[in-house]
Amino acid sequence: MAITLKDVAEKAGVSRSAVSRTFTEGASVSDKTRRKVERAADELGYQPNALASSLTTGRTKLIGLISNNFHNPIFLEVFDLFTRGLQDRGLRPLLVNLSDETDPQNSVRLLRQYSVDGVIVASSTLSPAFARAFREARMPVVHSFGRFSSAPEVHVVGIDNIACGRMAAEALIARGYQHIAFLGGPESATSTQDRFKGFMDVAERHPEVRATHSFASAYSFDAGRVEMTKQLMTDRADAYFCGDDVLSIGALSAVQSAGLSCPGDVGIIGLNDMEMARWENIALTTIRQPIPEIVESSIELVTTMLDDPGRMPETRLFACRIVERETLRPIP
Amino acid sequence: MAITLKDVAEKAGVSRSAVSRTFTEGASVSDKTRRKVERAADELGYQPNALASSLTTGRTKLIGLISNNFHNPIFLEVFDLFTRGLQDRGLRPLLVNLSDETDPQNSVRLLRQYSVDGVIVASSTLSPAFARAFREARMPVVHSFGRFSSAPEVHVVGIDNIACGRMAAEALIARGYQHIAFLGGPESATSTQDRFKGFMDVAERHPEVRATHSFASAYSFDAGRVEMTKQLMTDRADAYFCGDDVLSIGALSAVQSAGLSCPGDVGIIGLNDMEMARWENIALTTIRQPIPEIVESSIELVTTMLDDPGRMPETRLFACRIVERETLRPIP
DNA sequence: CCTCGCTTTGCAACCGGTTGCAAAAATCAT
DNA sequence: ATGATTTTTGCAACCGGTTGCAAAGCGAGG
Repeated sequence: MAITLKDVAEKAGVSRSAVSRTFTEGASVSDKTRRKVERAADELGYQPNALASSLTTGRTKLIGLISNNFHNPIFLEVFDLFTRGLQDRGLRPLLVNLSDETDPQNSVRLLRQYSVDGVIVASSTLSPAFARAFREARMPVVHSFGRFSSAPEVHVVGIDNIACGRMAAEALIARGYQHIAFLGGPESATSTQDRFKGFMDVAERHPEVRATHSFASAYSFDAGRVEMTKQLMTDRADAYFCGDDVLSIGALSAVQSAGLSCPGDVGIIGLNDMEMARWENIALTTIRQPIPEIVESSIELVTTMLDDPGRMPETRLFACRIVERETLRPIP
Repeated sequence: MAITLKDVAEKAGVSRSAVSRTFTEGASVSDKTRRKVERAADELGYQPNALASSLTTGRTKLIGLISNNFHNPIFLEVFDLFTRGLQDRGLRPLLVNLSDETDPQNSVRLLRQYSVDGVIVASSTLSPAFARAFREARMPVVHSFGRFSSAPEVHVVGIDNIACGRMAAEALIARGYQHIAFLGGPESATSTQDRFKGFMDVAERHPEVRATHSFASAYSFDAGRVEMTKQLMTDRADAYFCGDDVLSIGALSAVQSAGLSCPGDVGIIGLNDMEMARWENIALTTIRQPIPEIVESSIELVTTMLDDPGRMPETRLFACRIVERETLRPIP
């Protein structure tokens, strides 16, 4: 059915190798045969079969892009950046949705069957066991938005969540809040654990402020709203550092529903700076995570690993900064 | 490096064909050799190479999932459903981001190189030329969220946008609004054109109400906010049917910023019913598009086409319904 | 024990490409 | 024009599987 090398070779009156070579970068073909081949290929509408060539070259240019974050709007941005970035380098993302998968081995099997050249694990909530499993299967792997470690087992690109926790606490204290609180995501998420740690580190150094904490059941609007409602009815703090932006918006909604105002009665600072955070009817003060840089660096890292699979695991962290909007009162 | 058929065959003491057959559904192998092979395969950690087998079988189980909607939160839901649905059927989505691509032929080339078994075009804004190009290249293709046509050139699964436009106009009129308006997405989008048509059809049958219209520059928050701000300063209507939910939220934000209330001063109805629409601080009245059904049906359609490529193009439309929230006043 | 019919097995060709190698052709220096 | 060099070309083997075909193996029936 489809046009193959052979068809083109016959039409152009050359050998199959000649055709192959005109389509391979840096192979030795004379201009004359190249032209003959190109004409024949054009006329027949020939497209080389990337999968067949992968058999001998050992390269598929397929990159497994695996994630379980299909409910956090920030990840649409992440997917957009990843797919474009990969495409720009001639790589194709094979998307794997791990939302209800618990066994890393299944994903390893799947991606091995398709001989992906590399794997990007894009998730802040997925267990490190996944990235590790790929590494053990000898596939180049980068864990984007993963947990920082000084002795990393796999390549990790992301932010320093402990530092973010510190930054948030400092921001609240600098604004003169007396009772500050951490309203985290699920306690099992490493990102929550780290942000919590950083937050409390700073709080402890400031005995004059009171610091409390609680955890929402998920990084979601509903969980944020539920947890903040609970807070408002019991021991309301002056300002909250919420697990992430969606959680923050849920919390904000609870504050408004309770007839309170933000930042008048309650201050809120989020983390991520997703597009929605700057929408005027939300205007969330938040810690900006430099998503484009993280994605770009992840792609760059995975591509260099294609050539140097043995490369020592490294951690690349990007600085975050506070984006001032309207859910925190100004610094006095 | 990797374990191949041959390795397993040698270890099990059988021919390569025997190994191949134990891994092929419905092939003839005795229990005895099957057991031998399975044991050897297990010990070596063998995984059949799906790409190599695709060479002879002509099936890759790869489905091109192509879209340009990487900024509308509803599409995160769409990607979630598509990837899970495909995975559940043993198919792998090869994601293609068409955000800055204008030539369908490039995508056709790309997906041909990877011999995808089928293509799903998931976009409400992409020109029909894309889906058509795939069909002309003899690939099974389904255009999800595409435009309805009574004589379709390709398979289309989606909603009847004209009917939605009618439904919106009727809803506004039933609620007693005297001056109703259509605030569409970009005029070039087929979805906008159709919704506009339906809206105006109904308006014309009601000479007692005044109907005006305008178009935002994109299906985005900012475009909605800009266009609504313009409206408020010139010829403000009593209620608006906005192009989609993000546009509606932008419009809502403009109304609030202008010190007006919704639905008190201005009514708004959106379209899509994305997750955010039900968030309590948004509470958007909107027309619900049955995304899960559309996705499911699209996948079902593309899989049946794998077996019957010549199947006549058909259009599958799903009914929409109004979800009553708080941006439209109640029916008197 | 032999024959018949069915199942299982291995051989070898093939899928659509790539590539090392040696022969052929082109280029260069003399 | 000649020989030495360099470039281009085709052959054939290979990548990791699948599959048609014929031979081998098997159990049943006579």
